[in-house]
Amino acid sequence: MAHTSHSMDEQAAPARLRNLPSRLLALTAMYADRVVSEGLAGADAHKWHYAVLVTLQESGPVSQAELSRRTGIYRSDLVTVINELADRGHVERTPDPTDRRRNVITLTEQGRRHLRRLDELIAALQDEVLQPLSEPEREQLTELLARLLLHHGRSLST
Amino acid sequence: MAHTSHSMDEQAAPARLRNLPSRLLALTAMYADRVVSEGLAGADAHKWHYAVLVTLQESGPVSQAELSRRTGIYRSDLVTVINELADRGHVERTPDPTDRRRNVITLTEQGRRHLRRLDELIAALQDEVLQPLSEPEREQLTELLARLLLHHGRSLST
DNA sequence: CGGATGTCAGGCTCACTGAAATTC
DNA sequence: CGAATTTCAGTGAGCCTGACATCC
Repeated sequence: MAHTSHSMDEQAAPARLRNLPSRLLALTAMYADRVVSEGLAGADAHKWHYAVLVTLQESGPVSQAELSRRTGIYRSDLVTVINELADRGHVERTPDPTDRRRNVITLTEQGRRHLRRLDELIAALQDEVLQPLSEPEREQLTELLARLLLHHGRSLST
Repeated sequence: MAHTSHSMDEQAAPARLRNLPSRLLALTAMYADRVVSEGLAGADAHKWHYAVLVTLQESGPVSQAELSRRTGIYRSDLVTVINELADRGHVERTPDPTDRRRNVITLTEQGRRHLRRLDELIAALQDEVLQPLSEPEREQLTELLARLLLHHGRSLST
């Protein structure tokens, strides 16, 4: 609650601003993030929690560094995230016997259950965000965004 | 420079994350914002500067509160933005004789010239961000984003 | 040795809040 | 009086850097 105060009337902005792609991206991303974050907060969860749990489910037990690479969460910030997930019993942090620098992060049974709930929640929240778009339009949007992101990656590594 | 360090390989993220609309929005918005912010920094400018200058050009002289409503910049933050623009001689802040609570913000001739440069710069930066997309795809994207934003506004006010 | 890993301690930007002073 | 305007002070989250100890 409480942040319904400002939230400018987009109609009031000049057309040159209203149609600026970078601005549209920033505003919609902020909006979507708010919907998702508030939704997840209701389940005592965070975006990062979801990202980590999903990655663990698909990759199996991995080190924190590996988790950082796959989720995009900085390895310094990951420490806190893993702490929170471990506190809630969704994840276990154990030293790696084969490489004593690493911790192996493992998804617990409880974590798996929690992830199942989050999957449904996330789907509902995405649906809320994309509500005004038809199914093909939603696919169009995600495809276009994915292309932009891919180009971003390429332009970095070359 | 310098932030080419982390920037996760998007290919490494699990598909369930890679295709999450809210996540795609967040990442592309971050990317676009970076391109735009760095580009504008080269011209001693900021996103907010551009938003204010454009709005002034289209609305004529207005109060800060009005500028805040039209640009979406918080009234508290606008103070700093106007200070910076005034320091550079792009804008003038004068008390409103008809309502002594207000300041009237006016675009100077120099501000108009600066805005012309920024318009070209911004166009080039948008082009850089949208590079992988064809012209109709770009219009599709902005239209879809605008629809999402419009829905956001509606769901707030009702 | 160079390089990777986990951790901590911070920096900086930005959306946002609260409150005070003034004027309507 | 209540409401609006400008301003300042500050919070909290997020992205990101740097450094350290440990281990490969």
